[in-house]
Formats: sequence, structure tokens, C-alpha cells
Amino acid sequence: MSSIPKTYNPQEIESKWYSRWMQEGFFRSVPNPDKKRYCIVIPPPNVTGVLHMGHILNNTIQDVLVRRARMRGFETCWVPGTDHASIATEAKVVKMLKEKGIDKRSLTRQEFLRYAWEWKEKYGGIILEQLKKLGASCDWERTRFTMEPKLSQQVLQMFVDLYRDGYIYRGLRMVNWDPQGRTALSDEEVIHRPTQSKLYYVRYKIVGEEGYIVVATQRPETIMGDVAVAVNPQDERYRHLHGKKVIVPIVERVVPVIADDYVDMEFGTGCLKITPAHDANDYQIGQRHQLPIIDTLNEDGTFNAHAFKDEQERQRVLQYDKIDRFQLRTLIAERLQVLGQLERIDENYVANIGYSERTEAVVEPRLSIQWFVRMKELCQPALENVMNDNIRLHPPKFKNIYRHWIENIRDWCISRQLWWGHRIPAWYINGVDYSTPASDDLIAVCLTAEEALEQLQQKATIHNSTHISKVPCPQTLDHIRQDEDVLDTWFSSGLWPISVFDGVLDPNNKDITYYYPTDDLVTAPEILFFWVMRMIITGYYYRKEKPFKNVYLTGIVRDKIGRKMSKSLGNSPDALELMAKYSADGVRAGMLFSSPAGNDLLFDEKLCEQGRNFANKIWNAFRLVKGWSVDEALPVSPVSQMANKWFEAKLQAAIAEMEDCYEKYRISDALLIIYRLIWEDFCSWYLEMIKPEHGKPIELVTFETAIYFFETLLKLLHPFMPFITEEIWHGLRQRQGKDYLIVASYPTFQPLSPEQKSMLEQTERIFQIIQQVRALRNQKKIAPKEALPLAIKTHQPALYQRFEAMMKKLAHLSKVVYLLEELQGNVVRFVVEGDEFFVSLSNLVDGHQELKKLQAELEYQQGFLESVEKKLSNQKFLANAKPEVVENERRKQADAQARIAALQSAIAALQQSLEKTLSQA
RNA sequence: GGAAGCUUAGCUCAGCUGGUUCAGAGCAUCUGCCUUACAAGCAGAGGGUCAUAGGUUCGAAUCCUAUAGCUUCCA
Repeated sequence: MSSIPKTYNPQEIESKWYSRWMQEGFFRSVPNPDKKRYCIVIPPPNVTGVLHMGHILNNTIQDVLVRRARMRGFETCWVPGTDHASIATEAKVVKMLKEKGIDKRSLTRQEFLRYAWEWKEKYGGIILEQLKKLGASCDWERTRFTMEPKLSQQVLQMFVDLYRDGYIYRGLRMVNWDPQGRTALSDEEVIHRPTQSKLYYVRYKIVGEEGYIVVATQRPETIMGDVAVAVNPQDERYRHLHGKKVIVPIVERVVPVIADDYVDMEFGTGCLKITPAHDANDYQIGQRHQLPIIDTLNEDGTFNAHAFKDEQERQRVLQYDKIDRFQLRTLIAERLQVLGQLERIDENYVANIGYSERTEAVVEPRLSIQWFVRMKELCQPALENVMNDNIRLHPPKFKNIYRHWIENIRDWCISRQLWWGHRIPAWYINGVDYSTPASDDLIAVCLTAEEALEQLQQKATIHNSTHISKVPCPQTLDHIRQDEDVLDTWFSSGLWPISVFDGVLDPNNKDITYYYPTDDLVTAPEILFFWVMRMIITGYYYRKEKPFKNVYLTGIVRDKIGRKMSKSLGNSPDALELMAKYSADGVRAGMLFSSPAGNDLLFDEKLCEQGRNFANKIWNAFRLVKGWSVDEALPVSPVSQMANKWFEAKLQAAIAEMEDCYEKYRISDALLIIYRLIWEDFCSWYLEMIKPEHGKPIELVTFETAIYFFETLLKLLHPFMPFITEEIWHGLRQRQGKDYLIVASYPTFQPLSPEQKSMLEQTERIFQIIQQVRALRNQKKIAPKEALPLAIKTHQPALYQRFEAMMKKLAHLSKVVYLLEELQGNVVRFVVEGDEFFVSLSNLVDGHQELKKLQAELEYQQGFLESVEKKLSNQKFLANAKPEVVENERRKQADAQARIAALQSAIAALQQSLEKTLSQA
């Protein structure tokens, strides 16, 4: 016993068991048709990632589900892996190169990719190693990476298939342009934030008359791209201008005044400048009025004077060439000021500005040719099967949001102007103008260059035979080229639950047919649309089947004052330090203590401390049990006998409750149940009941029962705190072979017998009595060592006699006697249910204080009775309420009456004795 | 600007289809205790008009309406 340290020391223990589990192959899963399977695919963390609190939460939940399934005998498979994360990784690599003094633009695609792969090999696996520290029981032999050859092949195949089926097209659209990343972004990658900005009021001269109109704009730097000024047709103020022309300042371009309903009369002056190349709405208006488009920006957000076809205009703006858009804004404002065309500046304007999720750059609306996925039709099964609960979201409140989003979906821009990613498998003929979608019949979409060459030769031949304008027919691979862009990362992630099992390459292979559809997906609500929906779409597209049955949405981890954890705020604790300080078990438990599904959780390090303390508590229970010596000859004491029966019932009830929680994905509640069962019921009650006197041995039967209980508790706790439970599992008994807790059979629930139910009810009453006596000791400052006599005024002594030994031990009573009369003298009374209890005290009792307490209790009970009787005397209640409800009220009435009678009797007796003492004085 | 959700003890939350599982849990607080498993602990105790105002009902934290505040999503 002395060999077991007083405090639990997790460091070596945790790494020891993790490597033992790995050695024994417990995480490994292969299809086994004789067993039901349970499967989760990990939401692949970015290769750039390091473990943060969100990962801990997310992966702990997955590990809980996986470990429980494994113990329940399922063929359990948790597939790990990482995501190549195009933009994030490319940005990281570019930054790393910059620090080395290398400019990305000086490298070829191949050279850049070599650096990127190097970087990935070096850092890409870090996060997986960190997950091992957390205890994640993934099948590491199945680790995948979204850009490894086999997965890339499947992603490209999907592109080809979708293209063939008409779901992918090339289109000229206003896209969200990230000038820093120099790439298009999908709508979801743009974050809108209200931003303090300025509103410039600019004068446009009217052609052919004196005066001007004033246009309010937030972006004066786009003025040079103006092709019209629009007013609302209803706007009386500007009716006279319809059909007139105005002069755009600086470029001095003459443009029409047009009328369009889109214009908000309330905003600014009611005049809107139209810049189709740089605003999505302006683009729409431009289309309606057949206006030209003048794109004044380069891809990096600098001004492009060479975009101006008109020689004079070009001369006027040449001085601004290559100037950054924000600097340009200032310059233009100054220039307008000098020209006397800046009427005023509204400094207190808050604009809703879009930022790139990855680079934080202000997003620039930009016209360009990109690849799109036609979403409407593809989405239908994804909507239906969530709405009809074929795929269940937990909590279900997300269904609404999900539907709203899908119903308003727009086509998905999937091309990204990056190098790190899956290069779009589209080929073009050199020397052909592809700047408009008109030339789409001269594009080949296929997996290899050879195939592309063949296709393009055919296409060129057909084209040349049907069109007047001829195109060159490619003869060799040198005459064609592949699209420079890569695919949006989510395009590949959408395939993840299929591609990890190579389901595109070989749709009938053993893995995919066995593991797909997977069971649960655990992820954050923020990527419900980005990712979850796309997996569902892809699942139905490729396999006519959902990718998973349940989606458990975790909350966002925030700091304790509710701010999102972020690197820039520095409010995120270091995950590894946390585990070093509180153990992986402690951190796992701490994370789950307050994380109901879908709710954000306010993380506080104290929760991890609580987890660590819990581990220590269990450890000490283990020390206690291990320290006992067993005497086989000893008969089982009455206390132990009752204790064993009681805890068995308690245990079964708790298992049932936990089952219920798991079914509802209330993981945090399940943990709280086992936490209280261990700490309160097992440690504070059960172990105290059976604990032999110091130095004395314990009966064999009780010892074995206690070990059995302990083992069952360890099983229930194992999914949450795998390390300490495995350690104690091996400490409790000598274990042979594969007798590990991680694969021990999970406890099943046996319905409580009527005796067990009444046992639980009765012990509640007994515990109340014990607590009353303990409280009394506290109040009266009676030493715990002093044994007290208890008298019970009751008509049902048998009820208490069964538990007499237990009460004596836990409340330290010298004796228990049963009465039918009030006990007089120096006693303290209390009432539990309908019975009265007396404790005789050697020191003086404050009768008046006792009286006050009893009277307060009486008052409460009378009020309670009154409310019950009010119901019972209400004819409408008796007529309308269900019979069992009425019956219940009658029972409440009877119970309350019994308590009141006991209280009144106690009060009367106390008053009598007080009067006696008074008259004696 | 459009939509959804939330508001219950000092803090974080549970309370399903209205009726002692109806006012709960954990943490925090307070009071005693170093009682030989555990001070990372033990034994007790206090604490809420269930955001506000109406309504439905025999009965409302629970259903309806309005108001306020917070949060999120979309534009």
C-alpha cells in the first residue's frame, strides 16, 4: 500500500498505456462481417494546424464515442488524417520563403511545390502526434492526407465526373477577390464586418448645363471605372436628369444618367455611381442597361492605367498606375478636393466590409472567369435527407439554419488561383482565346494530358469544320496546357468520407462497403455549410447514400469572458502545457464538464483542475481498496450486506441514465453522472459503509464485490478518462493477455427490480437522517468521536431496523431506540418524512432556536399542503386533470399531513418542556 | 436590411409533449474539520418572483403575444 503514491502521477502512466494499446493493435480495424461496425472519420485538421482547444473538444468527444463503441463490441474504426488546406498552407509557405528571402513569383510552380511538400513533411504531422497525447484511439494505419496521390486522383475524378454530368461549368462572374492571396474566394470564405469608414460626396458635372449632381461613395478610388450614374425612377429630385449625361471626375468620361429601381433614395444623396467591374450590384445594373465594363485594378489590388482603351483617359490616370487601392483612395480624395469636386466627407460612416477569412485582406469584387459547380439540383437530396432526419443533426436546432442556407444557395466558385492544391484537370489549346465562356467547346476535362491531347484534337477538328474562325489543331503535348488553378479545398474535403476508403477508385471495395455510411460525425457548427453539406451532397452524388447518420455539432470554445479563442488575442491556453499540468485525462474531463452539444463553452482552466482532482480522487479510492487485507473466514457484516445491495441498485440506475444521455448525444451529462456516481455514491457513501476499522481486515465477499463495482465504474469512465482507468484496471487484479480495459465489455443496463427501487427510496430517507445527525454535530460542535444515541418515534420501526447498522456506522450512533411517544429532556428533534427523531445531548440545547427551526419547517409544509388542497377542492381540476395527476395530488396531501402531524407533535412537546424549564426558573 | 435562437442561483448550464424527478446540477461562496484513502480532501449550510408586461388554462419556467437585452447566421 505504501508503494502507491498519495497523489496520482499521470506523466509516465499516460505514455505507457498509449504505446501498449498501440502495440496490442487495439486501434486497428479491418472489416469483419460477423460484427456490427462503428465508424467515424475525423474532421481532418489542417496540415498547418497545431492542437488548440477546439481540437481537444472535438477529438475528445470523438474518442469518447469511439471507445464506448469499441467496448460495446463493435468493429470500431476511427479514420484519422489531415487536410492540405490550400490557402492557409500556401500562405504559410509563402511566408516561410519570404523569411528566407525567396519571392514566390521568382519560382516555377514545380519549385514552389517542392518547398511546399518539404514543409508539409516537416510540420504536417505535428497535430496528429498531439492527438496521440490526448489519447485519441484512431486507427493510425489508415492515416490519410487529402493531397496524397490516391486521394488526389479521386478528387480529380470527381471533377471529371461532375463535369461530364453537367454540374461544372466555366463562367464569367463577379467573384470575391483576395488581392493578397491573389485568388478568388467562395462566398463562405468572406467574413463581413462593420468597419469604420468614410463616405465621400463627389460632384459630377452635368453636360450641357451649369451645376452638378452629388454622388456619395465609400470607394472614390473606383471612380475611374464609372460608366453611369443611377437614380431611382421614383425620385422627384432627379427626374429632370433622366437621359442627361454627366462627366466622371478625373478621367473626364461622359456617362449617362440612368434610372434603376435598385437605387436607394434614402442612402447618401440618392445618386449612385455605377462601376460594374468593382461592385456586384453595379455589375447587375450594368447588365440591365448594357453598360461597358472597365476593370481598373490589377490582381494584386493596384491600379491598372493600361485598362483604359481611350487614349485621353489613359493619359489622365497614368500617374496612378500600380498604386495600391487604399493609397489610391487617399490620392483620389485629395485630387477631388483640389479640383473642387469633393463636396464633403462623412467621417462617421460604418460600412459592412468583406474580409478574406484566410489573409484578412479586404475582399475586392472582381470579374473573372472561374469554375463553378451548379448547386441547385445537387443539393436536393442533401436538403431532403436532413429535413426528414435520415441524417440527424444534434442539436436539431441547426436544421432550420441548414434549410435556410440550402434554399438560398448559389453556384459554388471552386477555382483558386493557387499552386498548393488539386490542379484543375482542364486542358486548353495554346493560341486559342479562352477569355470568354464562348470557347468552352475547346476545353478538355480529363485526368491525363495524353487523353486531353486526343480530345482537343477532335474538338479542334469539329470546331474548324463548323466555324469560320479557325483554331490551331494541337499535334503534341507542347501545344496544349493545363489550367493553372487549383480546386477549393472544400471540394476535396467533401469527398473525405468516401475517399479515405478509396470509394471513387473502387466503389465496391471491402472497406467502403463495410464502413460507409459512417455513423457519427463530430464537428463545429461553423463548418456545417462549408463542409458537412458538401459531404452530404457528394455522398448522394457518388453512392446515393448519406455519408453519416448523425452529426454532432460542438460549440465554439471561448474564454471565460466569452471571447472566441484566437491567436491574436492570446487568450488560448497552450494545449500541450495544459495536458502536462493537468494530465490528458484531466483536460479531457475538464473540456467535457461544460459542453452541451451545440452550445459554446466558456473554457476555464479550473475545469481541467477539476478533472485532475477527480483523477486524484479515484486514485485514492484505489489506494484505499488496495490497502485492505482480506479475511476469508470473516462473516459479512449487516452494513456491508446492505451496502452491496444498495450500490448495485444505484449502479444500475446510473448506467440506465448514462445510456439515455448517450442516445441523446448528451456527452457532458453522461460524464457528470459517472462523476457523481464515483465521487458521491461510491467514495463518500459506499466505501465509507464497507470500510473496515483501521488496521482490521475486510470480508472476502465484500472485498470482491467492491472490486467488481470498481471495475464497472472504470468501464463506465474509461471513454472519458482512458489512462487512469486503464492503470487502475491493471492495478486491481493481475491481468493476462489481452485483458485490457480498453477492450473490456461495456456494462449493460439491467432494469431495476421493485425491491431495488424501494431500496433506493429507503436509503434516500436513511441518508437524510444521517445528514441531519451530522449537521447537528456541526451546529452543536460535538466531536466526531463522540457517539450519540438516536430515538425514533415511528409506527414502522422495521423500516429503520434494516438500516440500523448502517446508520450507526455513518452517523456514529451509540444506539437506536424506537418510541411511540415524544422524548422529553435535553434533546434535539428533527422530522424526516412522517417520523420524528431525537438526539439526546450532553451539552445544553437551545430550545428556542430548535422551536424556530421546527416552526419554519411547519409553516413551509402547511403552505405546501394548502396549495395541494386548493387543487383538490377545485371541481374544475378534478374534472379536467388526468386521474393519475389527481391521485398524485392525494398522495402529496397524505404525505404532507403526516409530516405536519409529526412536526406539530414535536413542537408541542418542545413547548411543554420549555414552559417547564421556565416555570422552574 | 432579412432570419433564427437565447434570457432560470455569483458563474456555466439542465429542465422533452403544461401538474413533487418543479424550482435542479456542477463550479464558486460561507461554517466546522490536517477524523491514518484523498486538504487536488472531509462534513455541513446559505443562495433564484425562472428577463419584463399581458394572455390562454382548474393549473405556466414550460403554450401564445408584445417589449427589452444578448448571440449567431444571411444580405
